[in-house]
Amino acid sequence: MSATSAAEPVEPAGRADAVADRIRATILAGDFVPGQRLVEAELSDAFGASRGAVRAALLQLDHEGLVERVANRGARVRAVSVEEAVAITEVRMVVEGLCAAKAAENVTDADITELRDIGRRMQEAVRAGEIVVYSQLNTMLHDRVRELAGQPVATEVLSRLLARNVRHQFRLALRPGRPQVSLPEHLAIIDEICSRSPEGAERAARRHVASVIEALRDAT
Amino acid sequence: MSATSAAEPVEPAGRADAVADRIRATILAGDFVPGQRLVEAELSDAFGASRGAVRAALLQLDHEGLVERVANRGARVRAVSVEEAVAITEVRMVVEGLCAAKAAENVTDADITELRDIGRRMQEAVRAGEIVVYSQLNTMLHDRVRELAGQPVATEVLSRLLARNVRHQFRLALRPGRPQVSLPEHLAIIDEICSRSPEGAERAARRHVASVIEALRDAT
DNA sequence: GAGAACAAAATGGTTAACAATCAAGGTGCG
DNA sequence: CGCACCTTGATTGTTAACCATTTTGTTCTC
Repeated sequence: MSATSAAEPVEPAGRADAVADRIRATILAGDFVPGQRLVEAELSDAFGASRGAVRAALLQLDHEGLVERVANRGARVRAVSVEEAVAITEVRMVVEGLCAAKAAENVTDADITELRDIGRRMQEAVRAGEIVVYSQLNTMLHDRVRELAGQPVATEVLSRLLARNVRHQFRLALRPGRPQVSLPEHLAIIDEICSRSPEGAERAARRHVASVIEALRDAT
Repeated sequence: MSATSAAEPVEPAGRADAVADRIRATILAGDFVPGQRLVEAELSDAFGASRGAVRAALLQLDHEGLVERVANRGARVRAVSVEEAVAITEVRMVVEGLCAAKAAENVTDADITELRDIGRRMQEAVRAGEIVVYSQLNTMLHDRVRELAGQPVATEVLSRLLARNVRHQFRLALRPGRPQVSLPEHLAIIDEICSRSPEGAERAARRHVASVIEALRDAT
């Protein structure tokens, strides 16, 4: 039935983490659709793990925001409405702004050349129409900024927010014309960080994520 | 040995939630000190619950940020360093800023009279030196702002950040002279929200939390 | 004294059962 | 005919006993 390709004979997957990984992958692959019920017994059967492990996995995924658990009524794949995606991204906006500001404070000369290099490659990717490469550079840039910020709490919050939003984020990246909008915004963030201007970097980061919000709203 | 007062004969506490509540209370009461190991078997014994329940409770508390779980090494009460408290509060700063801004957008006339009333009572409390009352009004104000923001995601993030920081927050509130510093900041937030100025409200909220950060740093 | 083998403790995971809860569907009564 | 009530089935929540794995501390040897 479900997502398990017939060939692979249910690899070890002994641990709850592994089960969580597989459920997560199945959700992200779209094989579990939003709203779908996730019955412990079925998952336990499908993934060859005990109910306890499945339960732990569901707790973890609930904590990550990918599934929703109601008392005594089980877990279902969380359906993130556009409205909620906007709310998530609003929070993301201010936290990424913080990270950008702190990155501008901490950035070293070596980091600057690296960031500029990422920017150059982004330009090339957009010019060449290579969306996938651009998307990879995108996440690379955001990751690097977070790293430079040296703000573990912000990083943790962001990772959770992103996990909850992957689907919307994904659809957005594929929108035609989207790279042309976001590229200059990314370059602006890089510029401000490299000029070591915390305020400017925060503004640029917020402007960027604000444009993401707008695009989300238009998406419907 | 540990913190369990000898008298109480281990009341039911059947559910995992109940166990989590009791562990949380024990931590917040200071009877489990930061860094202390939380051994499943001991807790299970002390609270009269099964190991499974204790496990679930520890997972939940880990998710709340009160305990820290390392793979195969168990759970310990999370020790929040001043440095980490600062990081937490930095994130709090920008998210509370967002909430204040959105609150300024959504505020109704009725809300305005309510906010101003809270402000008036805060002034009275400070003048009368009633720290506890002021502290209650403080959380009431913050809660109300979050409510007005209509931003469930921000609320969720904030509640988790606060839970992780209770101890520092608590010590801070008792610092002599602290209310005199924070009162005008709170009043400024109220003013800006009531004038329906999102930018002003965000600035005021950030200024306030920034001053909390400074106080945290001084605390040592 | 340093390092390796070993033993104890604790977590992670499994199974099988049972209790509690919710959603439905059927029954009986007005 | 409609509505309240009860029964039933499915699923979650919890427990207990048990084993595997990992970590840690100790002891033994060189």
